Amino acid sequence: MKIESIVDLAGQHIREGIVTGKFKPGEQIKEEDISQRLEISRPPVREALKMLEATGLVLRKPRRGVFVPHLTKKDVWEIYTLKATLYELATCLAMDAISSREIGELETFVEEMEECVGEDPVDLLQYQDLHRAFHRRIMAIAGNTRLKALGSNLHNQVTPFSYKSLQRKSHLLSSVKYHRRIVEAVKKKDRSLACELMKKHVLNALNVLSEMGDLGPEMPAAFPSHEGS
Amino acid sequence: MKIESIVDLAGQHIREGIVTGKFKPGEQIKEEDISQRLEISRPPVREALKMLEATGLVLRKPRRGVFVPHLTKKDVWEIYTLKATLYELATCLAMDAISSREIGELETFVEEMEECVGEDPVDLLQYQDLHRAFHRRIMAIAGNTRLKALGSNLHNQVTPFSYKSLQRKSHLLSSVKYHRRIVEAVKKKDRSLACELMKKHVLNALNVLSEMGDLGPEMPAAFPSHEGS
DNA sequence: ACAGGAATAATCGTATACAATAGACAATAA
DNA sequence: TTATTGTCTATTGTATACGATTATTCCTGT
Repeated sequence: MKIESIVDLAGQHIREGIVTGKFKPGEQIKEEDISQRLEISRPPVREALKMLEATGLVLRKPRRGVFVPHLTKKDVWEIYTLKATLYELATCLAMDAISSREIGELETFVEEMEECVGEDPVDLLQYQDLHRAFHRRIMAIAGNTRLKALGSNLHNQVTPFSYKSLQRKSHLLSSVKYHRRIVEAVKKKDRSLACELMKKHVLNALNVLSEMGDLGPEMPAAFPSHEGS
Repeated sequence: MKIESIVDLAGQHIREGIVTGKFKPGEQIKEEDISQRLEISRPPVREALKMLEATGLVLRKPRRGVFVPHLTKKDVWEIYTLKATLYELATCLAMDAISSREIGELETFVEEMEECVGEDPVDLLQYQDLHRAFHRRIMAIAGNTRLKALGSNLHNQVTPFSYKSLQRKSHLLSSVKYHRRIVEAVKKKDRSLACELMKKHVLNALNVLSEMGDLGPEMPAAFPSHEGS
């Protein structure tokens, strides 16, 4: 991603901090800390935070500051539900436009994923990259820029959860299999199957997280979810 | 909507200006104009614009200013495609949670819509309000706050188009019928039918617009769509 | 008369400065 | 010892000011 203004720079910095887990849930993001670290002034930082707030990546408490949201079980459910539907839509749209060359690219991704999982120990960071690249490719083929942006946003919000779910070996293997089956369905031009598999793939991750019990509490006292827009 | 900070005030002001059509597509929104009109300073206006930019309601050209997007045919297609899918999802979710009392409320909305369309001349503004209330109600019942916010955003972006399509009498009547059929499906607990009808309802509006030829040009020279995120 | 360039005006981008609010801690009184 | 109140500090919210860039207009030269 290209950085034009220093607002984008600040936005990118904060976004990465949250997605990579350097900023932990519940943690306050102080404007002056960011501005000092990046050697810029506060206004650009404020604008970047306003942008991230609009996309749901940070939560603002009036006159208190902005915080990394402490996602409740319901928050995670909301995000994964949306993600499943939008990824399914992307698959449907992509099926109408995909070329044989692009199908080959997707299959290459899956092969790399299979290879990555075959290693011991498995490089989860590398797998995550491949996984993300696979879905980004489908989003690009779908040809709906807004859908792509929304999907990316949603994924950013649950990246730490996604990472956690992949730590369970059974789900990691299941994940690879899903992608293999999706590619096979795409190759066979079986549109409804591909869409269905994509949706199930996402919802499956949610189920795994639910079983692991690593979703936040039902309703944390310190950081209430969102009370309206 | 409750206004807490003056940033929200500015945001609400600009949003309404765009949705109601006071700010026309292609028009520049100058920071100083807004700040003078609202008797506030520029920074809060800038933050509000940054928020609206993140939600896609305004378009920023670096070092030029922010503009009301001049939606191309593809833009409208992207938004309606997303809207159809998200409204369909909302219907699915609502079917799992809806009470008989809420079904009654939805039916009341439809009756008011039917009554409104029966008048001569038809009060389109009133119909628009009823229409919006109907869908907001379903979104609320669905119980996914992020879905509701996204649906609201998308609708805001195409409100002028939606209004234009309703000016065609045949589509106005078709719109009412769709809502009646949706409510009937909900009453019968026919989930897949209700979802299918909702999706078709939205996509139907897109088709009507396409037939009317009132979608912007294919690719305007002055205001290119969006070139990346 | 037309085209190209320079200067000017207007608007965005960024920085600095000040005001207001909320939370924390301490002190005092019950 | 505990609860309540007042003060203090840290951080956000808002305003003013300056710099940079772009578009427009006017002037000059061909």
